[in-house]
Amino acid sequence: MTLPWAVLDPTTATDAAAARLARETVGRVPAWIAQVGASGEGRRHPSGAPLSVSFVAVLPAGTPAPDDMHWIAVSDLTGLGPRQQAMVTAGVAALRDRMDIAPIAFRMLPAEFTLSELQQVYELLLGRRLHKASFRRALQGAYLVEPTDSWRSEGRGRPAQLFRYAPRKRRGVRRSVRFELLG
Amino acid sequence: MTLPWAVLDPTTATDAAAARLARETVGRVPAWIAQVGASGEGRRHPSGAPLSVSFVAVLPAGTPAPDDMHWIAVSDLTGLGPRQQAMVTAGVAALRDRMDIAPIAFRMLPAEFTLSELQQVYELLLGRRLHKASFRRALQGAYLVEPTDSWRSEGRGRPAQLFRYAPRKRRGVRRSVRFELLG
DNA sequence: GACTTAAGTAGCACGTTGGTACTAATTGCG
DNA sequence: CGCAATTAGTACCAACGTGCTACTTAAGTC
Repeated sequence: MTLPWAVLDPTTATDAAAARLARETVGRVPAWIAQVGASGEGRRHPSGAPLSVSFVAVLPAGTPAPDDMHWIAVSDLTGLGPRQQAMVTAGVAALRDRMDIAPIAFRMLPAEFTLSELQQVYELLLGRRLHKASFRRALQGAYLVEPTDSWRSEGRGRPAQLFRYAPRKRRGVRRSVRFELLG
Repeated sequence: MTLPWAVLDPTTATDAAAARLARETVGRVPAWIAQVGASGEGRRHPSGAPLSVSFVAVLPAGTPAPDDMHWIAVSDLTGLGPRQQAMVTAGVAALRDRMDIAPIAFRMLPAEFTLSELQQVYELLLGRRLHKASFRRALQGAYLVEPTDSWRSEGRGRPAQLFRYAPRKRRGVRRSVRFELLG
C-alpha cells in the first residue's frame, strides 16, 4: 500500500502538480490543499526519487470514494513504509497547526452544515471536547458563519439549523501572545 | 546576492544537510532550525536545481557575523531573485506561525535575558505592541522562565533582573478554539 | 537634591470561558 | 394521546485573563 504519488515534471510547479494529482485521484478538486514539507534521505520511495514533497488535501465528509478505492482512517493505516508513515503523521500535524489560520474545518463539511457538526470537526482536530455555548459564542463573535433558512431533522431530537461558511471582512486582527503550548 | 545554499547529496537527510550548511555558514550551531518548505518550478536557482528545500534558522541577537559577512534586515534585503525572495517571505511567515509551539523567541536571545528584551522579541514577531503587566503575568502563569540572581544595568533606569528559559513540565495542555484569524 | 528614565507591581473594569441549568422541538412507545 | 428520550439552542453566573491607569523602586544626569 502506498500514498498517491506522481513524479514531478521539472518544468511545472509543485503546487500545481499536487493539485492535479489530488484531482485525478479522488475525481474532484479538493476543498483545500497545502504543502506539508519535503523529506529526503536515500531512496526509500517506490518511485526511487531521492526527495519527496508531500501535501495534505481536505474533502467534505461524505465525499464518495472513487471506484475500487475506499477511505481509511489514519488510525487504521498500516503497511506503509516509514517515510510515508512519517508523511501521514506530519500531514495530520500540519492540519492541526494550520486550522487556526485557514478554514480547514469548514472544508471538511458540505457547504451547509449544523453547528453541532462543525463543533465535532473542531473536537476531532483539537482532540478534546468543547463547551457548546462557548463554541457558539466565539463563532458568533467572529462573524464566520451565516444561518440559512433550512433545518435538518436527524432522527430523534430537535432539528438543527443549517449554516454556511461566510466570513465577513474584518480589520485589525490582533494576534495574541500564546505561551501555553511552549515548553 | 543569494541565500546560502548547498546541493543536496541524495544519501543524506535534508534536515542534516541544512543543519550542516547553517553551521558552516555562521560558524556555530544555530539555536533553532526548521524546514520552511519546498519550491520548484523550472530552473530558477543559481545551482540549476529543479527543486529547492528552504530552512529558517535562529541565532541569539548579537551573534557576530562571520568574517567578510554581515547581517541584513529582511526589510533591507534586495537583489534576490523572485524564488529566493519568496523563500525569505515564507521563512518569516514560518517563524510567526511556529512561535506558538516552539521556543523561537527564547532562541533569539542569549541564555540570560531581561523580560523587556523578551517582550521586544515578541512584539517584533507579532508586529504589535504588548502590555507589560499582561505579558509578565501570562509568562509567569506558563512557568516558562526562572529568575537568576543577576541584574543588568543598561544605562539609565532601574536595573532589570535576568531570566533564563526553563520550562516546567506541564500536563494537560489544552489548545483553545481560535476563530479570530480565519476568514 | 531634583529630574529623568526604565523596571516592576497594584488595583480595577471589562470581556471571555466553562460550568450548571434551563427551554424548545422532534421521535419513539405504551 | 401522553410521556420519556434525545438533540438543539439559550440563560445565568462564577472564575479567569486582559489591558488600562497609576503607582513604587532603582538607577543615571544635571
